Amino acid sequence: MSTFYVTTPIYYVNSLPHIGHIYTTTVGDALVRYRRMAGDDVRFLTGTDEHGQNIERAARNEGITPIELADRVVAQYRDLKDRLGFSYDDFVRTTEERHKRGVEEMIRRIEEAGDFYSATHEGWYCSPCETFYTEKELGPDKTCPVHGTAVEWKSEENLFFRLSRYQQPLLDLYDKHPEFVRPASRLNEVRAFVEAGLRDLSVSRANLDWGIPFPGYPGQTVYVWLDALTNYISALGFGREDRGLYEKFWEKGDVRLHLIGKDILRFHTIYWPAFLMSAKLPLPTTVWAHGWWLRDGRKVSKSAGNIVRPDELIDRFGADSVRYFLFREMVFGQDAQFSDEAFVGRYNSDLANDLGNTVSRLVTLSRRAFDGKTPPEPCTDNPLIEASRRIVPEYRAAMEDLSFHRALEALWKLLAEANGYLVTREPWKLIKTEGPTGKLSRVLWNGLESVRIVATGLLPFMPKIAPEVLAAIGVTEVPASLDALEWGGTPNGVELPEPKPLFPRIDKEAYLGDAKPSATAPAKAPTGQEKKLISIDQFMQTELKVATVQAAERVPKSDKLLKLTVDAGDENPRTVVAGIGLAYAPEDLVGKQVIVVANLQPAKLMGVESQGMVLAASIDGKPVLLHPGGEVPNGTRVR
RNA sequence: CGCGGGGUGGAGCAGUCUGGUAGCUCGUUGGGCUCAUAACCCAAAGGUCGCAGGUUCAAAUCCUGCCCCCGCAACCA
Repeated sequence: MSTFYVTTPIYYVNSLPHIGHIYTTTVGDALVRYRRMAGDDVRFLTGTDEHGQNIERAARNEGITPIELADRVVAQYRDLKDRLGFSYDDFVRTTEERHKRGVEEMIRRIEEAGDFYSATHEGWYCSPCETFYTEKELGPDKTCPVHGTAVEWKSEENLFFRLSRYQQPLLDLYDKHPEFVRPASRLNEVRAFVEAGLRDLSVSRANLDWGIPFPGYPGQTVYVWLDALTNYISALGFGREDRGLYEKFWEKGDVRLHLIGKDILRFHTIYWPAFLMSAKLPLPTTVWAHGWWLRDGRKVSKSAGNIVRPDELIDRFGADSVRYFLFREMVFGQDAQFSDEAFVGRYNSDLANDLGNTVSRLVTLSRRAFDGKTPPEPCTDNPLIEASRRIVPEYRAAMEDLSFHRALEALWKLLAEANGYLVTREPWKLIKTEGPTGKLSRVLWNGLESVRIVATGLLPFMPKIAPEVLAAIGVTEVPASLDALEWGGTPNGVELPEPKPLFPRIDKEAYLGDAKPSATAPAKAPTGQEKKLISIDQFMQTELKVATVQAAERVPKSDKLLKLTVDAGDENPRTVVAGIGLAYAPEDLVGKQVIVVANLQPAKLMGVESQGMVLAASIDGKPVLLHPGGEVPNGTRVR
């Protein structure tokens, strides 16, 4: 028996779960369910990343402590376990004592290897950002590009990790173990990055309270990646006396697999193995990066406002339908599109028509012919046996290779075979012409048996519905082993429950026409708090004025920036840069009146100073300019 | 030369690593069936596999150059 250790990334508690998080965990879940059925000794870990400046600040804004904020988001992640049927064995939080112990041990070992050194980091520093900026990045008059406030020249003592030492060992690793990074295309990407040269990595922060204190360096806090990545072993007991799981699944483990999204590829395939090499610990066997879910061809992200939270889909159509869609629609490793149309299409044609309807017709026929029971006689020689013996190995090979869409395709091939078989044997005619004979029994049993094999193969993907499918055809015990994929498991002459639609068809027009699920709804406030109200005084601090566009031109080499010269009733016209170049042509704007923010901190964009901001409504990032309802003198206050 | 992904029948995508008859789902058209969730089955139409070269007996697949689309970043003030 092999051990099989799978992890998801730990999710940052700065935002609520969305489809990206759900996807990775769902993949891990199906994988471990399959491995358990294959007889492996499996452990599946997920968790949350809770430290850092962002959390500290978000909590402060709400007037709560960081841990209170983290607790609240963690509760949301834990809810997903039941909601989506996740079967992870452990949920690690970076704020837990056990994790801290692991990080401390990790640091002790890296220190022992002599791979830390402290150095002074000098530069322009913005304290709200906790970030150093280069001269080039700064706004006009040495201001922070994010906050627009003044930055200060600051030097900070930080600890650095000698990542540069591991350039060659990493390249050797990629050569010797090409399976370390999958899919293979990602390996090339990583190798190219490492070959370009690795710089030492800053692994501590001096002014960060919300984090793990760096052992031996008072005032220093462990920086995010060294902290977060260590979760994969701290959760197993690394750094503690109770390290049985660590020894079993990491030190001596057969498979140590990290599932990640492609956005965190470098951290997992460069930093993490380098840390482990330095600490003289075993490396993961594989880091497997999947693609992104896109919506309308764009990355799903908070700033784009197109976050997909499949809550309504889950409520309406069941978690397993959503799980099915995620696996069937995405070629594992690549990007895929998420759309309501695609979901409804998959649901209706695959789940309702192919799977649900096939169950329905077989159960109805069997009940009718055999007095409410499954057929009395099995069959050991028929085209469906041949089909299943061809298809099951296909399914298994695809599962071994994490080609989930192919595994599902294979199962659906068997469903198609079964449907075709029924049409050639015409059992509905046999009922009338011959009655409940052995021939009829064998035909229907073959159909049911094919469904049973499909449902068994679906167990990893659809842990709630697949057992219901089995129950619908008289199999009450949920198989725990892949042996159940062998032909011949459908019981004879057992009671069949009255069929009810497992996947009621969705009325596509009605559904897509009226209430689309909230997939397109704007994201709620990231941490779910009540909207903060501002006073009228605060609003009045914003000086909005009517202005007329006198001239407009494109900013050279820029796609979306327009340089506008506007008369806002001041002595001199002012220059305002607006990111509306994709939606508006410069010549159409001249002479138009717009609303500008007149007392905005100036900022430099593509080398052009902007002395204000033009107001526009934004639909999915596409701006629509605001104009006064009638002719108004320039400089008129808007409020 | 910023980084990366992609261009395959109407739509969405496999296949490209390991050259050898271009495949799947949906849609369309015609037929069949009537057990079943207006479901199921059969058949047909529909593709210069972005373009141009090259290697090869043979290229969607390997090599070179180019074009186009998308994401990230630079540019959302």
